Amino acid sequence: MLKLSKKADYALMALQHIASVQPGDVTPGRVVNTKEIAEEYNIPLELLAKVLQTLSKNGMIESHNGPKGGYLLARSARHITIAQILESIEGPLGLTDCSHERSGELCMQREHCNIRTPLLKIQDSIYQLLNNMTLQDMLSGTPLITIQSPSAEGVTR
Amino acid sequence: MLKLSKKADYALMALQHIASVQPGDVTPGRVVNTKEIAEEYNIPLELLAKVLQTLSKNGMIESHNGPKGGYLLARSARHITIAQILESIEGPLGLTDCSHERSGELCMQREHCNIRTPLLKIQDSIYQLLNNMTLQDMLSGTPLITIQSPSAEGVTR
DNA sequence: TTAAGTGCGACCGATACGATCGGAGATCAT
DNA sequence: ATGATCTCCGATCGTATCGGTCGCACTTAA
Repeated sequence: MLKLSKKADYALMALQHIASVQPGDVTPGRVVNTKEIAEEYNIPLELLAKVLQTLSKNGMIESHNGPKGGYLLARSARHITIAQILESIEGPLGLTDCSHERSGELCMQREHCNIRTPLLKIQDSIYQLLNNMTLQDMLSGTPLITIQSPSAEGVTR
Repeated sequence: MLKLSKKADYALMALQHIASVQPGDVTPGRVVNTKEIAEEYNIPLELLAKVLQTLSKNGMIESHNGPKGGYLLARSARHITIAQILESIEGPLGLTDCSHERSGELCMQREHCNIRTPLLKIQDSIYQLLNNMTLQDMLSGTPLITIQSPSAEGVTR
């Protein structure tokens, strides 16, 4: 439950690896190719290639063709959030279908839906969580994210 | 992405509905049967039945057989957390496979895995979020959950 | 020109989800 | 007490999404 897909896993691993060889924020660093990452982390080569392609298409990384080609971060690691990465691979993230329903399609339960509002709040909280954490935070290993729930105070659980 | 299953949706709706007809914490209230919930929220009857069965098996609700039978909350709404509900329907919740890996099965990437630690921290945060919110909070409509990320301070995003 | 590398599309197989059907047990009315 | 009705309960089936694979075209440095 709430498990993120293998492709998302691979995307995070790959980006973390690419970021780790980018010394500074501005320094171009060396490019890293698909094969290198696949062998390092035991990821199926072809699948990882697909993942990197979509990441490139969504502006997370830049691709360089030909020999000595490969990928490098499109922008600084501290400006790439976990939420952006996940949304690049899979669609927009949301607990419910109705969170991003376009006009015309509305769920059968919409009329008397009693969980829409609370779920949207939870969803926002999770999104904030993922959008406040960057690739840089994953590198430095000090995410240090805390959650405070006022409704928890004074209640015995 | 991160979307919870239809069964989980139905479980939340049903529990919210059952809780809404339980006046007090101790008052038994009236029992509510599957058909009533299914018609109210346009949920396929048979599928909802399955959901309620598993909820009953996991101690979330109590079942009463026969005519005038139905379901009622097994314990007070303020002692049923969203996390408990979701875990009853789908397995234990976790972003990664490795978060609850039993001995013997370990992922190929475990050796050089670079995202395990940060992901586990995110996972814990989400779990706290879901485990601090109760059915009662969904009823009263005042979840009021806030998230504070220290790493966000002083960084321009 | 050639080899190494990315980019891109179509294609399978498996897992799990949504949905359905028939049966067992309990309770109320007669 | 007995039947009929209403409810819960377990097993089963189709399908869609995801993980994974294959092949070829395009680009670029040597």
